[in-house]
Amino acid sequence: MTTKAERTTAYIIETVAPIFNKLGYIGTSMSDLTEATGLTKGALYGNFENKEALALSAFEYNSKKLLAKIDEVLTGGNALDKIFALTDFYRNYDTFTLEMGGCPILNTGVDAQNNNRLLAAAVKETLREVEGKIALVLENGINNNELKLPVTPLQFAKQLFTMIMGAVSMSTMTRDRKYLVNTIAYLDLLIKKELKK
Amino acid sequence: MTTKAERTTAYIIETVAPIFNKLGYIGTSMSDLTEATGLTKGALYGNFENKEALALSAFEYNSKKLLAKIDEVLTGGNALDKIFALTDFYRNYDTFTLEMGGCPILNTGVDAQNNNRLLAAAVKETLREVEGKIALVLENGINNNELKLPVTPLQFAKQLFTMIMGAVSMSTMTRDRKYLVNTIAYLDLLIKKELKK
DNA sequence: GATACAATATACCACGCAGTATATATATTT
DNA sequence: AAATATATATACTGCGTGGTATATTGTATC
Repeated sequence: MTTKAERTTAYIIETVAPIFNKLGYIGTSMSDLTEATGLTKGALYGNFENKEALALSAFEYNSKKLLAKIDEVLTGGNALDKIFALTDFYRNYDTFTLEMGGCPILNTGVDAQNNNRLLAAAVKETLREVEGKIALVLENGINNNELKLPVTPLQFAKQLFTMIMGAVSMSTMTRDRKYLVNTIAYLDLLIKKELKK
Repeated sequence: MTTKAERTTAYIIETVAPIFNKLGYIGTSMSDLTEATGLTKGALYGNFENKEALALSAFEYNSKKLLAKIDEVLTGGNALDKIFALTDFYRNYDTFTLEMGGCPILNTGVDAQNNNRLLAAAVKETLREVEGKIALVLENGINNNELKLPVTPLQFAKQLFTMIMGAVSMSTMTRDRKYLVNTIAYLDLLIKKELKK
């Protein structure tokens, strides 16, 4: 069974995560967080050492949620099915990230770049993991003779994810989801042409 | 001849622009700016109404610099030459944006998204202009029978720029310029295949 | 070179910030 | 249920924030 403190800590994290994601590390004040949680500073500082630790936990929470979803999406079917499931997921990425206040990778990655080293490093690590997951699917697809590849699995994974992130950033900045839809449509064609045996 | 105040205003903007770009709107404090400029608050508030006006001028300064460079790059040669000149420019975009403290579109676009409406709107407008410039080149290329297009000029421009911004955001977040190099290499191939008659 | 005006510096304001020490309330254990 | 340990609330600190009123300096014009 979970102790009271553990539940409070979890509650704080999930309440605070979208706020940090939206407002950024410096843009988020402790009073934003007490207001949102309905708790006092005493409670927050009782469960987290300081603002930075809170922000880091918040990012890790969103990051894990995203990585778990990607794992889920990349399950079932052959390698090509998985890749198409991934593009399908990103076609509606805006609705998926709505409750977390936007794409945590992009938001935190850009925000923390010049403001917080720990957060910036955490984002880098998350990016590495995402690329790794995609590359693994491709590598297995090669080994099982399910697809062909013009470059190494990791290289293709990086290239694919870069284009996806382009769509994410453009749709974020313009608040226009067409960038997601159109880019994914293009990527689906690309995948069919380049990977399908 | 320029008045003293005009020169001071210009000096403030160009000094302050990279700071806002790096640290973001909220992340930048007025004392950051007095320190960097060597001027006092009196001077800053004598030349700008408030922090927001300063930040807006700073973004416009970077934005205009970028747009002017894009105009320059898109000059000379036929339509295809121009497009290749553009990709060539973005291959070294990291060094171009170094002195302004990173990509102003991405940094300000993400930072201002949930923190400052004016800045967010200014970024949107800049994006529209960039896309327009690229689309115009393509349209002229079509009219002069210099290239073919699988979709409308604006649509291709948007698609192209989305992928470029993917490379920009990935190289920004990871501090790895390979994302720029590799994405541009891919785009050059794509352009050859899709646009060359 | 004195006068008038514009531009910058100084000193200050109220407020919000992250963080803390301590008191109070709530769980957990006995 | 009592005693103990844990978790949260309260009240506060020092400091940095954006912004301003006023004094001072610099710059032209006569």
